[in-house]
Amino acid sequence: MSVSFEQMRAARPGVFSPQCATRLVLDHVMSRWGVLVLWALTGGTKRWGTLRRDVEGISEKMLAATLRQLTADGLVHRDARATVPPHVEYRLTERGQELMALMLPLMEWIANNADEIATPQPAP
Amino acid sequence: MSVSFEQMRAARPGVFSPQCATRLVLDHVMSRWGVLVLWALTGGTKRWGTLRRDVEGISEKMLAATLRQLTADGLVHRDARATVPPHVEYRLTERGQELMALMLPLMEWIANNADEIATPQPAP
DNA sequence: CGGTATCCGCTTCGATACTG
DNA sequence: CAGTATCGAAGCGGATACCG
Repeated sequence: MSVSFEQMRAARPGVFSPQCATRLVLDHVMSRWGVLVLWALTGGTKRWGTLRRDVEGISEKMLAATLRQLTADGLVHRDARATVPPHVEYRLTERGQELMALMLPLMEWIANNADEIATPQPAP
Repeated sequence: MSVSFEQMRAARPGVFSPQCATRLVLDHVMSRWGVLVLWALTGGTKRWGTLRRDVEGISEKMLAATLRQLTADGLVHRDARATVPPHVEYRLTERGQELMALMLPLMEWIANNADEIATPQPAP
């Protein structure tokens, strides 16, 4: 099963410690909206408005925060042209594409298995 | 790059809609603690106490909640023996192993690239 | 040992309104 | 068009105490 938890921990003690960078990146990349924004960008370069529509349910605030975070992480590139009206494009960096190449099969599996997993909401 | 966002959306309209099961599963599997617990279980069958130690920083409440969720999702199997003191084991189900087989390469990439990504905390 | 129950702060988030 | 500002509401998550 590739490199398991124990093997990873043996090779790199502390990868799991709460202060480790791995945790930070996990929180950004695997966050509620992070995945969805990254996923949307696998469709190629997109503008703010398109992302807002593609990532259904995201608020402007969260889209802004997520994009800022992912841009700071070097996973997304922001291209702003000083025109009126403004024209801003977002796309995956090379690093972002590396990441998504690994993430996409996972998303595909989830999309295919979601219905069988789908925990019915416990009645309140 | 495998199946992109647009291709997926074309093939299955609504996979992204907020009510879709895909979203639910994403929230469980890609949650802060979900990933880490699943990751820890790639090391094989483990007991509560071991998980508590392996997933550094998790509280008892969140470990319980996460395990209950993942068990309900059919990704983790709970094996309780009615002995004194109690002996409870957790392990990945077959479905869970399928998932983690796809997730591990991703985790490995993140662990390897975390330091370069690692956004320095913005000064307050 | 392996949990559940309760309380509660503190972040997160969404809605709305506003700006360059 | 592409955001920022502000403000409540919700819920995430930790600490503590207790149970089988």
